[in-house]
Amino acid sequence: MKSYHHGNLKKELLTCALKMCERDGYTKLSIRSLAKESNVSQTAPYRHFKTKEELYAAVATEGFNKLYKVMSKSKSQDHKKNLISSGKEYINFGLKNSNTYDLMFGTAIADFTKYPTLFISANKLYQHLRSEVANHSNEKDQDRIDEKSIDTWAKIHGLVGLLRKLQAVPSKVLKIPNTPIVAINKISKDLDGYLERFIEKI
Amino acid sequence: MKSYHHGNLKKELLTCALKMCERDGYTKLSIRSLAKESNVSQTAPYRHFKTKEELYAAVATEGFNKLYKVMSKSKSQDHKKNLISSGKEYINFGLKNSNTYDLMFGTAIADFTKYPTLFISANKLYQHLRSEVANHSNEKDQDRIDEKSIDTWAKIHGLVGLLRKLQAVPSKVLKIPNTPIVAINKISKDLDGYLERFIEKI
DNA sequence: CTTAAATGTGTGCACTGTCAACATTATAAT
DNA sequence: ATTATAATGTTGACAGTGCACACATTTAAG
Repeated sequence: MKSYHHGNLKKELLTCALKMCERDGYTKLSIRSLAKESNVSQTAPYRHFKTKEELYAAVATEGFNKLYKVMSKSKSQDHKKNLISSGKEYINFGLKNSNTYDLMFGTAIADFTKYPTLFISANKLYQHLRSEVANHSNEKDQDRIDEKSIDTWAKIHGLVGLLRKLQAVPSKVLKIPNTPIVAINKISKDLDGYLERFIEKI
Repeated sequence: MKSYHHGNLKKELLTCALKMCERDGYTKLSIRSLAKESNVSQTAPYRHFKTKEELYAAVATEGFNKLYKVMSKSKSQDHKKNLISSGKEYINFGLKNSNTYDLMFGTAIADFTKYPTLFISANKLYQHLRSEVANHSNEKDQDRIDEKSIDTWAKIHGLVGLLRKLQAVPSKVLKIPNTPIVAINKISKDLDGYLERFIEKI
């Protein structure tokens, strides 16, 4: 027997939204379908998320937290190992949670500073990346560390985007010569080697 | 007096779509609003674009062609100059035509090999980038050239994404220390210097 | 114990993508 | 030239969307 008031609807909506986002993509994640899947009336979610963008922001925040978690797993003394592990986890996350990843780094949320918790989660992730980059490189200059960190982030983010394109493409396309797809495929097949070279150039 | 048959509706729809995409963002670009703005009935566009994704693909194709054009402007003997010029043009395009850029590199078009003209345009752009990278570096190994090209692309693409985040943010956020935003802002203020260092590391 | 705030439902509006039925015109075959 | 056919246009409908509003029920504060 369900009571009029749910009790913990917000949390349930959020976990449901995360699930739906990954299952169908964030463009298919609608407030109404979310309500339906959570067995509440179609406008109930509005009591917890004022707009759809706010829902997006909540899902993205959860994504940043998850990503932070897997990226801070490796706590070796070997800084290089840590950085490589983080890189792998980042790529893995981007490929496995690609729809959430879109929300986190795409343009669905125009200005993420409007959502303080999201902003904080994203910053925390950056701080982590930055400290790993600082530890690995022997750089002391703070501006240079920032630049290297952004560099690293930009590059791996771009790589994830390209790897996802590769995933989306039918395999026969790989036979067409001189396309970026085959180039990305080569990298994909030797991702470890690529990451080694990547790290060295930081 | 307008006749029943428009005569050149497809082209007009496309240019109109490009305009609307840049003005309002691709998420706001609807087939119906496009029809209205082009003064035809709401389903007329369906005679030329079977689905919305096909419309997206057409806009994206136009984007790749435009980007190719500006990136192949510089034809100096100095290969480094060419590459830097291309980089600047790329960034500029990404920032000025950001909504079209989303369509070109985002996930709105899941598998772009479904649209041959789009695929070809994207490949042409890659070929251009690749030849510039090959000319600049003294690399002969084809696989290495591919890797460097993808590297370069990934990095500059990632950078564009971050610079756009910077654009979207209210300026007071720049005063919060230790955020990626301030790091990106530093790069943004010395983009020329950054690009110099960028190129050297290719 | 009353009253306000929080959280739920139902209804309605303007918009969307897409489809089917129909109208008009251009083009190709006879 | 006439006619069949394909191309291209319009109208109307359906289900789904974000969101605003009025209303119901429950919880919490005074």
